Amino acid sequence: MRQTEWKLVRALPLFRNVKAANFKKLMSAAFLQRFPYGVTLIREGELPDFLHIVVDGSVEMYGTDDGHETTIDILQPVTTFILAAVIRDEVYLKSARTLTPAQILMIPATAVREVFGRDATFARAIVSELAMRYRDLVRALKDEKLRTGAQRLANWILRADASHGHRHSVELEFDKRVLASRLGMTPENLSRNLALLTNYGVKSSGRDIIIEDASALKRFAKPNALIDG
Amino acid sequence: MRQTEWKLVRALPLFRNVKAANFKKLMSAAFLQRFPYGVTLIREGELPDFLHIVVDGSVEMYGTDDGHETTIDILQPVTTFILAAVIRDEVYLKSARTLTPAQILMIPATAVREVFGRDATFARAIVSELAMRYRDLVRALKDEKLRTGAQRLANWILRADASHGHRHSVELEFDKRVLASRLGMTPENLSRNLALLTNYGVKSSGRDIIIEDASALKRFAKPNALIDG
DNA sequence: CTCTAAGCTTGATAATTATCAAACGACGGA
DNA sequence: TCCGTCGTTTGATAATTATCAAGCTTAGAG
Repeated sequence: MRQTEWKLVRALPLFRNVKAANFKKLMSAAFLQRFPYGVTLIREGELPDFLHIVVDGSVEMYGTDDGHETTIDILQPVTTFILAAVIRDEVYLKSARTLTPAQILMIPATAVREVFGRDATFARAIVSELAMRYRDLVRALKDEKLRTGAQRLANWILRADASHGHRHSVELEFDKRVLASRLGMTPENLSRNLALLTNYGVKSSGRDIIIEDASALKRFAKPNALIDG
Repeated sequence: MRQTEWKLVRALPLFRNVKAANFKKLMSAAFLQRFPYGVTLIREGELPDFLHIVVDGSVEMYGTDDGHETTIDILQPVTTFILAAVIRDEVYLKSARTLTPAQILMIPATAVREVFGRDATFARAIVSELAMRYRDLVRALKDEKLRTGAQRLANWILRADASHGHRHSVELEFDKRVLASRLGMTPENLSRNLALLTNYGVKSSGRDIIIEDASALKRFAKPNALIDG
């Protein structure tokens, strides 16, 4: 593992304040692996062996039922995933696959559990991380149950733009059908909803989305701090 | 606080293995309070002062947006709630109100955080509890995004029946409109979906739901271990 | 015992979303 | 440069869900 990646991981809230010896212990047991586009990293129903961390590239978490599939989250660097399954040592509820070529750091679940027991700072960081993820899911569920598709899209655009520094322009890093699934709609309806948002100052072409009238978009989206936080 | 409630709380996975001194510390700072039906216990957007535990009665967790409201969970004894907000010391994302007269134990957030730092067993239990709640939410989100209303209802009936010991009969402990909101549908559609399930061996009258043909219901519901767990 | 209010059901209609089919367009390989 | 593939868009239609408006049922008040 190179210096750069080591530093990236070390800087994560999850590891930032862990004692050097314990961090070293975690890292010495870990693997950093490269995967091409479209590789399934984990499959729902299997038992966890490693805590995963997206170091580079992006990863889609998705769930299936009766032949249907839905995207639950899209992870960008640097983010851990399947923490809850590792902690409880229970089967994955979600699958994961790469949306781009990606680098994934994998820390053996046993090492995570061991350091958790020894290092109170790490334990606290794990709880904090999990609690944050829990809250993200509450927001996602409220988004899904309380809003129409067009509203979810409008708010997603506003959030994505905010996370990129309010440049009034968002570039998708994955296919539109993935965004559609993340937003709980079909690709066809994403297309129609994007067309609808033209009326509220949103232009899109290919993978670029441009906000030409942020206040009109906001009036339509009605963002809510307790959902879009 | 009476012996009975003390024992109930002590038996929770969250407290079961905590050292006696630390449990006492938590409890000595706690309040056990009775509330009538329909009382709002917490409001989304406010900051948490107490970890709450439903000791008796039932409690609805719900979220709102733009005048709409949706039930996120219905809690039965004995369950903690708003753990994630307490841990992160951030505003509630959900509101809570009693669905019946209820007894609620409230432990000051500061005490929870303090004992967490001192008692590794408690820390581990908190993480485990949070991870379980996280997984419950993943299931709820998959349920909502991957299934139709009728399927959600069918699977809900199967789960409720299973949690009452497979008697092929479920009694609602709250109004149907609450169940409708929990299932992400209007009361009108819950009514229609219940009527539809008549074709699959489900009879309902008032607050009683009877499963007359479990295998027919299962064929329709297609329960999934990774959603209905 | 009757009345009333609240919750539930039913019907009609509208909005939203999904599905199926076909056409379009951008990109990479021959 | 042309072709084929794949993702996207557009159109038509069906399914699902929400909304609005009555009626119905039932439990509690008087």
